[in-house]
Amino acid sequence: MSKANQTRQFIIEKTAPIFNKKGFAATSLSDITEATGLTKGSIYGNFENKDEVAIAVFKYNADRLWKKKENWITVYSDARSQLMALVDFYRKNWKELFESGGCPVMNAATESDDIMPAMKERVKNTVDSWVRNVANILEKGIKENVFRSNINTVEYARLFIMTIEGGVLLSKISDKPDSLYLALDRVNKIIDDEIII
Amino acid sequence: MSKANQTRQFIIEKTAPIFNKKGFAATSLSDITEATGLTKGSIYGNFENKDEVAIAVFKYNADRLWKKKENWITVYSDARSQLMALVDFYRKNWKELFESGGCPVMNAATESDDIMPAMKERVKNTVDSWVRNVANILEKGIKENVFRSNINTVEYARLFIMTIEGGVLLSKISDKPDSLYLALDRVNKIIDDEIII
DNA sequence: ACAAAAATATACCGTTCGGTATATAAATTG
DNA sequence: CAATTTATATACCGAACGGTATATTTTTGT
Repeated sequence: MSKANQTRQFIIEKTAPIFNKKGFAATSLSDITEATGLTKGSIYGNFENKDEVAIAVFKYNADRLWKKKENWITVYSDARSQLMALVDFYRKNWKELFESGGCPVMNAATESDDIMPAMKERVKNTVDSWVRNVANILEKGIKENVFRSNINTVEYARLFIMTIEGGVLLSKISDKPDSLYLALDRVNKIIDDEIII
Repeated sequence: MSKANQTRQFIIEKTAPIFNKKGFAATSLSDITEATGLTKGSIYGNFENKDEVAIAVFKYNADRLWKKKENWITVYSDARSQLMALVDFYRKNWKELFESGGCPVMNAATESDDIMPAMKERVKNTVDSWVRNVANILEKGIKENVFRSNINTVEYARLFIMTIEGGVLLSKISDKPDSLYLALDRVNKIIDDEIII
């Protein structure tokens, strides 16, 4: 990796939690220079403008969460265990997620929705790939003859994700994991009652 | 109502959709003066600062949604119809909700979470009263002998609200009501399978 | 109708905003 | 190691920010 790319990455990593906590509009160039120890000149040598930093940061935050989740579930090779592990991932890692400012997809979605079309598009794609990923696990399970074959995999994938997101939202508001746990319990129940043969 | 209070209300109503769409940080004093046709002097004659406007606007947005919902469900007097109407409310009014910038609770929650403690507290109280309200309907149904008596009313209330919020989030991201409908279908299913006797 | 009080407009404040031209320093390449 | 390219720092820009003191207008109570 070239020096420029290293610095670029350095800027992203250092400002990632700030953007996720304060939001895009409330994060200033001063926040960025302060967090990195760099000057404006350096920031603008590596990024076109603040928008580009914000989008790169969102990508980084979403990617990081995604990879963590992947690492968590790919210790298993069968679909059933992977699906269970997915739910378990949130149950075990909510604290870290909350401390870093919450779900980057939810944060970016609510803020970008009406003011940053480029960001919104990226959020949409991220959600789509999350849904696609969960749906793939469900389809894998069908092939493995452990999940019912007549389920709408995409709809269940969406249902799981939005239930979890709703739980994350309410838990962040109350500062207690209860709601998230309730959401995860519900997802588990749906898996037991409607997915697993 | 005194002239001052009228103006105060006027400012709130005119800026309500702006704050809900752009968010607190991205809404400027210029946005406020432009939307109202008033000057800064007038704004600051009626509010202490921008924070106070934002909080009043959130209160207004949440109140408005609440009252609309109340009007929608109180055409019925029995708990069963009221609960069904609550779900129906979102099914019929999502478009207007989306056009005004989405769920004010979700918007305010994600933005205020790490930067506006006063707002966050208000959001928390709003969610609590929403949950309390749904729980009351459930308890009413139990008394009317149409809902099962062994259910945890607060937990089901929370479950319904967070499922709907998750649906709203995903639907706003995709610009399509599908996810919200899916969430509402799920809430209906839970009502049928687990609440109604 | 008139005086007192309240609300609104005007004109301004210092600060911070995102952004940039240019100089300096550091890394890469022949 | 020298030449050149690349990255970073410095110093600055105009604009917009939130906010305020004061003048003017409009309501309000008598």
